[in-house]
Amino acid sequence: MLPVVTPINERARPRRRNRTRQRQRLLEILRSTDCHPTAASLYEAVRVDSPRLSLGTVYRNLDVLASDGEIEAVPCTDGAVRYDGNVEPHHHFICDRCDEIEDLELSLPRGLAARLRREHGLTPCRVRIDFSGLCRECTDLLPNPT
Amino acid sequence: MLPVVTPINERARPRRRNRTRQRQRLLEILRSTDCHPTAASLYEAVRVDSPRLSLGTVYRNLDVLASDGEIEAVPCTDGAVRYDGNVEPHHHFICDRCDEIEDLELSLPRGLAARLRREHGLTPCRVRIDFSGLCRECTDLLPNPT
DNA sequence: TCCAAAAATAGGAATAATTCGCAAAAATTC
DNA sequence: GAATTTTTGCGAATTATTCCTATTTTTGGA
Ligand SMILES: [Mn+2]
Ligand SMILES: [Mn+2]
Ligand SMILES: [Zn+2]
Ligand SMILES: [Zn+2]
Repeated sequence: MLPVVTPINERARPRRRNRTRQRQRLLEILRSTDCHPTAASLYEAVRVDSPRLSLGTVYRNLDVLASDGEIEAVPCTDGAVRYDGNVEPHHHFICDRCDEIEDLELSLPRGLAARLRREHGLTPCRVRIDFSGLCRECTDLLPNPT
Repeated sequence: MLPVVTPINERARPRRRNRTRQRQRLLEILRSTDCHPTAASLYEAVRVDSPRLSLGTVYRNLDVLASDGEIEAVPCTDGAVRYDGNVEPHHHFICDRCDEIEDLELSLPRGLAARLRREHGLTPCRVRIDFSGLCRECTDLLPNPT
């Protein structure tokens, strides 16, 4: 049974949020790259300096950061979840071959949200456009571009 | 190590493809609804008539149907994978509260694919636009539309 | 600076979704 | 209908993620 009203992305929060080295490091890494790492690769990255880090903490903190709007979870076509330190509205190109995710600065389809509300009774709060196909590198690998 | 060229969605196929009751039933169900069921719910649905069906067979056949282009896998924001019997190009509205998926017949952003190729060197073969927010039903449940 | 309360952690167990391996069954071709 | 190939059911294995809990860390106030 679904709750009558579930404010989006809002789980029961603790009164305050402590500053922990683990959480800060994750955010730092995510902000310093334009890659879209997985939980596992973030785990590896942080463990170089802090080998005591546990994987559960990574998942917990990624959830926390995401519900605080500090990062964004990007569910990929192959079922994997990747994380994005760039919370500015933008879209993605996901390569079908190497699964790399590339940020796209593209203007949103104009007026689509308004049309959705007017014509469909839908209240969109986010639009995610994923283009998939072959990235530049993978395109170049193809022997015979038919 | 990635293979140099991986034709998209093409795995090693058997020489021929047999017609099996299990596979046909799955396709039948997916074509007869505009819902986007999960593997588990398809399993339940088929098992009403064929209790011997195994879950592995469901997953195997969904993969087969998807690589044959008969159905489409829809990875959702919550990490779940849903399946779509409608392979005509269309987009989705995914409700943040009830996770229902609604088909959207919306014209594609014009010229975006061409721009991607020209300006970014990307070769898109598919564009997926997921709108998320609240569906009509869930919008109506909100007590105070602020 | 020390304390008490709350929040977060490590580590491990538990879950859930999906995949794999294989002998038996079903489908197809001849 | 026999031979060949595909597919199935079943259970085990894998993977990603979540849950549990005792311990540690953080924090705001005395
Ligand atoms: Mn991004
Ligand atoms: Mn659909
Ligand atoms: Zn690529
Ligand atoms: Zn809804």
